[in-house]
Amino acid sequence: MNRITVLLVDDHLVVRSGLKALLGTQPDIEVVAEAASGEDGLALAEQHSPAVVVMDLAMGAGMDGIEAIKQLRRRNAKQAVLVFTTYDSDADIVRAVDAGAMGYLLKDAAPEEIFAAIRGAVQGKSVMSAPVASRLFQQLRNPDEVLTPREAELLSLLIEGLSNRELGQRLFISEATVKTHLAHIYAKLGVETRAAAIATAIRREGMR
Amino acid sequence: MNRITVLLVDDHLVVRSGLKALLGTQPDIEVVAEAASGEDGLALAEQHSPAVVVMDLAMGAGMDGIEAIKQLRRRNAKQAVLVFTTYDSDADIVRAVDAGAMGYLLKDAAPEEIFAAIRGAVQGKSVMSAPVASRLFQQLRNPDEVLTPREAELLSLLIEGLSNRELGQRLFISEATVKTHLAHIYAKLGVETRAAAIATAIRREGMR
DNA sequence: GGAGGTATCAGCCAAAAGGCTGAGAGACCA
DNA sequence: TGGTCTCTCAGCCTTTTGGCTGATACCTCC
Repeated sequence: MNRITVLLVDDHLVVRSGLKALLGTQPDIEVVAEAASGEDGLALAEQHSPAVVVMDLAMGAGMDGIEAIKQLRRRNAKQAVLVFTTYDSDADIVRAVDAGAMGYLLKDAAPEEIFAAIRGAVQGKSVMSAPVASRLFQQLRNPDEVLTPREAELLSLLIEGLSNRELGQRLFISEATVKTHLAHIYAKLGVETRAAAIATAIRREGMR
Repeated sequence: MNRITVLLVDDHLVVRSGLKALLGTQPDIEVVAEAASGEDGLALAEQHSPAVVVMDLAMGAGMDGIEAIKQLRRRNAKQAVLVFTTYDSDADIVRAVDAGAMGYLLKDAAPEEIFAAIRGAVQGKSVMSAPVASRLFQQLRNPDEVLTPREAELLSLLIEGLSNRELGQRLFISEATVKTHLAHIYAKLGVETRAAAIATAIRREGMR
């Protein structure tokens, strides 16, 4: 029986170490490489061609997880990417799925859940933690309130405290477009100002 | 030679698992128990009397790490507490030290740093990650950046997303006064806009 | 009793943000 | 092929915010 090869991408050594220890207990799963950054992750994915990439979203410096997933998808369609992160923010979920993630696990997930997600991923099954699933269901019930990927991306920069001009420069779009997106975001979040949007995003969306 | 007994308290299984794997490589350190919540941590600390408690601050539900540290100190337990967390927020650092923590490590710390912190802790030495130390030094060097009580009060309302007018109404002061306070807050936080102030307050000051 | 810190307020001006309407391009789908 | 969604952009106008300068009042501390 072929073992499932896995690449771990997480900037926290303890998390990589913990995942490795957990996955090491499973005879059919093998961690073939580890990376501490998105850049390293891409290089190692190319080098080892693992069946599954387990990826954190928040990486201290450099390329973040979402960008790394996009790059992976752009280069090679074979690897299934599992997001493995601390927060179940709506925006992150939307962006990760949009980027091409196969599953979305939270770091407090039970070991069996993690194993199942990895085994499912190689078979093309989407697996996600219960809180993540429930968020998605709620979004299905209220489709009007779902942020588009671009809006989510903008929101994630908004909560960094950037101005409209800075947002435009960062996303290579005009300030007018930024304002359009912001207006839509405000409507969906049910707020009127950017300050309230930031506050809401950080609390309700769990962003930070 | 006596081994240093350690209790792990972290709500993430992978982190506990990773720490255990890392610490297991050291002959003089032994993990004697693990807890996934502050409450369990207190109970296990009493039961096992470990030399060192490695504690996460953000625990999903129930008692958080700071409260658990306070409880431990209140029971005048002998254990040295090492904080082991993801964020180096000023407010968390101050609160943890105030609660009686012996050290403050970030989750991206190198293994040697973690080992050294545990060994130091049993000898009464304070050890902290470099970014944490630099934050503390910065606070000591720049007492000017400490918010006055009124400013802190205003900031706590600011991060709710209120406008200047609303802030004035809530605090029974004129909008002009609100603007004065805000200008001072921005200067102390090192930002230029309210959006950045909110973002900074929530991250660096740990407010929410 | 003066110095320094804190909290209060005013007015003026420039910049930023927000509300509104309209519109074109590309993707996707029935 | 036509409708819908998303992303993009523009112009116009009002409101809000931020920068600056200066002022009064209270408190504490030396």
